[in-house]
Amino acid sequence: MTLAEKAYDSLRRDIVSGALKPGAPLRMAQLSQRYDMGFSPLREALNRLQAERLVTSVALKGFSVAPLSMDEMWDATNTRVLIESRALRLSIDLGGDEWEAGIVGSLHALLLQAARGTVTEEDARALESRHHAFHAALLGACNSGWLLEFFQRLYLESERYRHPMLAPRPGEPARDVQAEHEALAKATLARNGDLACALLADHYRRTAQRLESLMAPVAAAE
Amino acid sequence: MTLAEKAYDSLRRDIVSGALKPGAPLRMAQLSQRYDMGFSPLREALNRLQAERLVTSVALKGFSVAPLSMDEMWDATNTRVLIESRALRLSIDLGGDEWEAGIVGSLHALLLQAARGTVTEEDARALESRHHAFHAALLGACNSGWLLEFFQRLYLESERYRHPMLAPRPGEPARDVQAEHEALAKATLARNGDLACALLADHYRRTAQRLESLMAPVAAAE
DNA sequence: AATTCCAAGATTTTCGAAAATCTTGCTTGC
DNA sequence: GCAAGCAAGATTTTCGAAAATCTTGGAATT
Repeated sequence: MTLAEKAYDSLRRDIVSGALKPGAPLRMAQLSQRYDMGFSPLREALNRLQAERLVTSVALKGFSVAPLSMDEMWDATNTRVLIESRALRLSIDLGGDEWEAGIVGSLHALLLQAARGTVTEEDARALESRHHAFHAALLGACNSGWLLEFFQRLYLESERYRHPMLAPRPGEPARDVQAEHEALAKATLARNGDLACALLADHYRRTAQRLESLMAPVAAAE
Repeated sequence: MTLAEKAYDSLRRDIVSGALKPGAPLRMAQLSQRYDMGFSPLREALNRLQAERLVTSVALKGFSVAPLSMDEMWDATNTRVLIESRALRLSIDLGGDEWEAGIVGSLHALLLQAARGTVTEEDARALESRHHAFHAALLGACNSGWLLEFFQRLYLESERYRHPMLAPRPGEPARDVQAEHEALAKATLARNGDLACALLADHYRRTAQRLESLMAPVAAAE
């Protein structure tokens, strides 16, 4: 693995996780020290991330972490529903045994990790990774590279918003996300496209709504 | 404008226009000579283009122009229809006077250039640029940064396929593309979402079909 | 007092060479 | 004769410094 790839992975993780805050300027000297490498691999990584809209840049003034906003979150959510609904219907039409096995398997892995609870940082990473794997498995048979690419882009983007929500606030009615995942898998495996897409849209819109109610006080406090 | 930006523009143009052939390896020494600059700005541009899927790269083995295929073209076409249909309906719902004016104006500019005919290389560039402006104007009021971003990505991708078709083959029944554009604009301005989307889908699928029949003999000959 | 101009410092961008890795073709051993 | 190993050359990747540009703060002018 080259240094530029390491830089890309590290920067991406730190931006998505919020360790580098939205809007924060990314100075070469600072990054060079933080990740212990020269300017070249960092600039390559930053250019890739810019193309993916995770960082912004102005010529001769450098890079910054791309800002977040509620408008953008709703835009990403709605576009996600459009893209993934299509991909899910295509998968339901085209998917074979292997696809079904992937869904069942990744759902099982996700439920195991969720039941285990999130105690360590490592747990959080595993849960996130299995959550991603499950949603990717649902769409895996759609046979469209472009839909999958856009799914990845939007998944990453929404992860930026989801991250601050990971710690559930006390006193809130706990939402059974895993039950939603199970229902979604069941409808999909039953090849019920309409129901599956409705559940998928609900799943994302509910997350967005909770995010909005969670972020509103934060934004007001700033 | 920095050298890296010049490199990005030049490389992108040369890839989209086919001057750099699909699959061709991109050697640093060769590019450095061709565009008269050092490695740094070239590598930055190549990394951006890689994120946009116009070039591929393998660690320590360098970059290549991303390959083309008929499967991928159909995938891009279908995904385009999905994205742009949604954006068009949103624009029809949300668009105001300024949006309408943009459509009428860009259509007029497109028709002027089309009537002028394509004699010089400059004409071809102008036609392409106005074609893009017209399609962008249609979607301009959708109020979704993500839909517009995906539109741009897919427009660029399809330009790669469209380019070899620009010279119309003699003996083929001439297709009146501009009439399609006019009908599309008319339905859109009449706020008839169903008709506009149907015309849009037809417009793209017809282009794809013509491309397929045009490319099939080329592919067979290789 | 407000504005413009300039210099010093900070920062980004680019280059050219060094380091690391891959490729090719030859040699060696079987 | 053939495969494995190795050396030489080609290529990519990375670094460190130089060049270009921006920012800041103060001095000079109106």
